[in-house]
Amino acid sequence: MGTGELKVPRGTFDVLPEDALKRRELQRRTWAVLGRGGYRPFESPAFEDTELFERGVGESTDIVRKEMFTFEDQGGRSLTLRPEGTAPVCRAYVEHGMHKLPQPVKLWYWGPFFRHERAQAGRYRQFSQIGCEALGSDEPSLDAESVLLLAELLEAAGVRGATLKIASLGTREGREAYLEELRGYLHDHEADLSQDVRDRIASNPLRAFDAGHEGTRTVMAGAPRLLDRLAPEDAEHFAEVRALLDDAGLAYVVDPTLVRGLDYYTRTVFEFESDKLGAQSGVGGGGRYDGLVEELGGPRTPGVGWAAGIERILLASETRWPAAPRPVFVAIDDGGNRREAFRLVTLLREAGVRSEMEQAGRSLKGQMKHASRAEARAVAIVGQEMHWRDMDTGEQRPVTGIQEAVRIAVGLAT
RNA sequence: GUGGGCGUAGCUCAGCUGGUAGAGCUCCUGGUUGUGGUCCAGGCGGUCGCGGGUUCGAGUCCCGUCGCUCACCCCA
Repeated sequence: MGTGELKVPRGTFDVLPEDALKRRELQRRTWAVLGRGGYRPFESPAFEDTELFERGVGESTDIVRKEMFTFEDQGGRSLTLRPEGTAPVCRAYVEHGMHKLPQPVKLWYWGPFFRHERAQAGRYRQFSQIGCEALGSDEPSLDAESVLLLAELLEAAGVRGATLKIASLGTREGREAYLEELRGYLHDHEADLSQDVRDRIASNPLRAFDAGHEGTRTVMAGAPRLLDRLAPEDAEHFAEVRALLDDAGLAYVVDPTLVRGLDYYTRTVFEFESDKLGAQSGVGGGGRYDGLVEELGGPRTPGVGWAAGIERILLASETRWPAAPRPVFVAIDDGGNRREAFRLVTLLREAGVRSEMEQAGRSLKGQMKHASRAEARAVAIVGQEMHWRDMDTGEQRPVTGIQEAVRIAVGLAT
């Protein structure tokens, strides 16, 4: 179409000015909400050693098995475009010795992530996430805080009516006995299960809970529930988190079948869903990952956090995002001096006035039309004489020179 | 990786049973009020995704291919 064959790669997109402004505003609100919670900004590289994700995210996950953009650098090292942000944060926690800082360490990030999947509504190969992580404490209040901050962020972003689902997966050790029981149950009903679920009975039996497959669903309806088998400490922890959410007045549904697709989750898991997104209904979700830092070679360190999809937030948002500020326009009439007009624009900008001038060879009428479309508040007409025209009232007044023109414009802005 | 829908001007789309390309919006020019937002006139802009086939003739039929999109899967 148009000039040629070059297009953005599949599953990626350009952010045009209109959307860029919304993103900017969303980031501003994110900064405010998470900053109030004591979270500080953090950035990590767009790619990392492949091993970080293999070990952190888990070999049995779809992400590691088939969705990573992995490549070799010129030194033969295997690198991977980051598919998620929690493992990198944990890597940084260990690398920079953050366990020596006052705990918990609270960080948030914003940026691009990459997963090689077929794109569809709300799902891209390069997408953006806001993430929030708190490491170094297993206090239930940290779980509750994390959930509440995501709820507050969604609220601030104009995402209304999202439903919150929560569950607990117990600890890794505490979960083992249950997993054995579940594997036994799955083997007993193997004939009715989907191939995919059968393949993962050994590696990741929990996955069976969120299968769409008809037969699998009926089998799972009668399956033993992890929530009913939690170790006493885990059950207590979960009850405490729920109590805190109740106190905060945040509505949620306990969903025993909620299973997240990453291996590192322990205890609390949660997810916000919106019905405005099509099939990919999750706007954001996360949970606790008490074993991850240790898995990556650090000290035994608990952690909780979440990630939310920026594109999905914007899709689900009902906010009327603020419009771009109105500029002032400098038009040139017959007999006008271009250099004088340019100088006026320069001075206006120095004085803090957003201003533009004629730069496309338009007629005066064309310039006025353009200024009108650009929603200019006022137009300076530089001809034999100089005038300021108020574009809302149509009122037009002569100006003695550039200095006075700047003074008037500065006055308009306030 | 699998399946459905779709690919005509920058954007949104029309084009009936094949006859040789249209509208609205945008953009530019002119008129209507010297100098806009209404209205009118005109102009710029298209290898009809690409390749092959059927036909005197294909945007319109057939095959292939690429792309977009939605869904499965999975997740943000």
